[in-house]
Amino acid sequence: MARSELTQRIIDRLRAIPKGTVATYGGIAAASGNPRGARTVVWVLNSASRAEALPWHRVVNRRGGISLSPGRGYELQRALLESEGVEFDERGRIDLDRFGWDYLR
DNA sequence: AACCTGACTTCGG
DNA sequence: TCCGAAGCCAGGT
Repeated sequence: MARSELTQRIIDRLRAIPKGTVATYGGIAAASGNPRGARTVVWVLNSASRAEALPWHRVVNRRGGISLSPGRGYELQRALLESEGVEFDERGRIDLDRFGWDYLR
């Protein structure tokens, strides 16, 4: 299966997210060339996170929250992030100013 | 080619 | 800040 240019770039960006930091779906998409490709990032995570050994747990939504619902990955993702030092507030959200990786700089 | 699926995002109320 | 509607994207059917 030939991967689109956007898909390949997204994979490269995902691999570059440093341990202990998080990136947003839209941020990864923007840094990969298409600011509106957030949903493509989701697609990539669902179709190649295992085969490409991607750090899928380091991707959160724009509000710094985990998008996976409880019972379908939320607990695991949160545990993995906390084990890397990422902190969650009482509302279950991450302060992107502290842990968000600014891959654009 | 039309239609559907997602771990999304922005906008308006 | 919360909610729904609408927009967007690649790949699969």
